[in-house]
Amino acid sequence: MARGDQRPVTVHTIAKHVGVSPAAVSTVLSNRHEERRLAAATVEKIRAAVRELGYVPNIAARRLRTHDPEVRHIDLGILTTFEAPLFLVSRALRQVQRMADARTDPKRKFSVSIGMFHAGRLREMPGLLNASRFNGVIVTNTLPDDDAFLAATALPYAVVVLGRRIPNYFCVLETPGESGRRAAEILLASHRSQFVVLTPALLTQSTAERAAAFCATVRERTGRDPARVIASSFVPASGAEALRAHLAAGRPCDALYAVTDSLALGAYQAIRDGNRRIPRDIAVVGVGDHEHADFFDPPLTCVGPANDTVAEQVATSLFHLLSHRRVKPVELHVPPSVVMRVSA
Amino acid sequence: MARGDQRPVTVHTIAKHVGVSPAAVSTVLSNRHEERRLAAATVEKIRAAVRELGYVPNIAARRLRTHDPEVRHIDLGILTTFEAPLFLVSRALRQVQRMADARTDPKRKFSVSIGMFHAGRLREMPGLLNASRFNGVIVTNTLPDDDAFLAATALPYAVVVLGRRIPNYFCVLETPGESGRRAAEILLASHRSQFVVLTPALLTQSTAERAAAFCATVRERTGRDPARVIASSFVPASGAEALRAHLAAGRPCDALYAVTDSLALGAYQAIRDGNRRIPRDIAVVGVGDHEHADFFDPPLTCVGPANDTVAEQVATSLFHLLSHRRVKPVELHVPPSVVMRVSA
DNA sequence: GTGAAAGCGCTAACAG
DNA sequence: CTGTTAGCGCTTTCAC
Repeated sequence: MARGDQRPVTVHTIAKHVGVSPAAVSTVLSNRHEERRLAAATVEKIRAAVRELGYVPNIAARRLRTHDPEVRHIDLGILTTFEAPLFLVSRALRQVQRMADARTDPKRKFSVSIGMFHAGRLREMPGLLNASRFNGVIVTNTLPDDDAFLAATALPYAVVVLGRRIPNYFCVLETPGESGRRAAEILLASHRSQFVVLTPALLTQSTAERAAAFCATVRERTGRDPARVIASSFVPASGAEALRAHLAAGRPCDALYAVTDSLALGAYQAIRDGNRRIPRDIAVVGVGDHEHADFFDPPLTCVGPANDTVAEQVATSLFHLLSHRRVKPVELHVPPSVVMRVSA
Repeated sequence: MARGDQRPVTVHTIAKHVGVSPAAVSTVLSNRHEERRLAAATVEKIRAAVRELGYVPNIAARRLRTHDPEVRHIDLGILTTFEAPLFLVSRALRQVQRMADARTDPKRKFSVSIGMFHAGRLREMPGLLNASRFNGVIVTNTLPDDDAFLAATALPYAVVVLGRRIPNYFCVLETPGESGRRAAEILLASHRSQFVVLTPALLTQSTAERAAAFCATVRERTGRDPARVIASSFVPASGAEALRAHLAAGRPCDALYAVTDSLALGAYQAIRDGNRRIPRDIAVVGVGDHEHADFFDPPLTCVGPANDTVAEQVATSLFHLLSHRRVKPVELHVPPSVVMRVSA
């Protein structure tokens, strides 16, 4: 089916190949040959050619051609990495959808979708640079490389960055460091002394700042830096593995700050496996980015961005940019919310 | 900014309004007026008009115009509902992406995205019917209305249905009923007698069949139907609430089958709150659709579609349809995998 | 039964 | 500094 090195096949290619008109090909492709009463033989020949030449329709052309000129179609995207857990974007997604629904009418339709890119390779995402994919996007879960790319580029459309600080962009983020500091305070308040931060090896802006602020606060109050336990990735299993190793080595820990809830979930397992109890032996604080933190056993005490507020801010900003283009970029800081549950 | 009832504004509208050419407008829109050395005044006038008239670019037109005719762009979508938890699609998504990456070359690029629709309103999704949005899609988490819509429509492109049986479609699904039966067997084997099924109020094909097969098996072996506990939705909180009510009413339960892991997660909480232990007092079986079932406390015993196998099948089927169009629709049944962990 | 022609909205190339 | 022209790939109307 691949044709190697020539240009992609179009309806024209097929038409020429079969000896019919592009119109006939189009008719067959959309299964409308019955009403057009094409000869069965023609239909078959066209189908064969389509298969043989490996035809792939050009979606943009179809869309342009078929769209009703009376209605405006607005494409909104939430751009995240394949590597990040999907639930991280679900609140923002739902909020954007809610606002889109409220603005939908017969002449104005929205599509909200999640676009995925490989961490660190945002620049490779087709259509980002020339604005040929989305009318507006929310970008999140970027890695430093992606941030650098954004910083170096002026994207000519509505872009809201979630959870990162990037010059000249409209950014919504948790208060820098504030989360880590509050987390430290909670643990300090329960008179712990052996502090541990659990982080993934690859830090994002937010996770790096949470960890840094946590360490700074602990150091300030106790004179010592917390131990740093590094998980190879951000999935629970790697968090479990890292903490298990730490505990098994007999290294002390009675207060744990996980910069991500998934990591906290893994930590729970390691702690159970080490026959310690939460919070009796080890108090745990997470950040509240997991939708089910309340259902952890015991429920996870969290200090982190107030997710609903963040989602609302980010969606509002997006629609704002959409209607008043060229607004002055701002950073919106959402103060962390503290949810005291059982784990600390 | 809304202009009420006329046709959407295009670059032409703006050009006419300002008294310049469409090209000038386009240049300003893509921030290239510097290199074109447009007069600052002109730029400002255009910007003002753009804002005033509420211009929204037509993405399809842009894409068509700007795309490099040497490269084929293939749009793949995973279509799911806003209402379903996003992690349900993550395995399929990653698998599709993996296969897309393997097929990517300089003249062939893929975009994989998640498209969202409101449960029961798949038919309203723009571009679905006329194939003007995706070259191929995986549809999942549909409600009966959506299934009916699909059944009544012949979509002229690659469609793989995940987890539903729909005539004339390429469907990948867990073995009907098999999961429910195996779940019952596991619980029966541990000599339980007070069976309960926990389901959401709104059943999908899969959840309905799991529950039905479970009940049938239990009835067959014990002569009695399991009690049915109905959660108002599928989030953990509603599962917890429903089971809590059941237990609080003093109704018996020593074996629980949750047709969804989220519900099982809620059940865990209700069971803890009722001071029962898992599995000592109540054995629990889930389906393994939650990515973190292994990190539940205790880890959840699951009988359900082997998710990786399903993801692989579904992605393979999609690419298969993409390259050999008009393949005979088939149903692919993936036998359930049983993961015995601690909860039963 | 089938082909020709027009044009969706946009931007790039070229001409002034 | 700006306008005109052409055409991306497709489908739909109309004419034969």
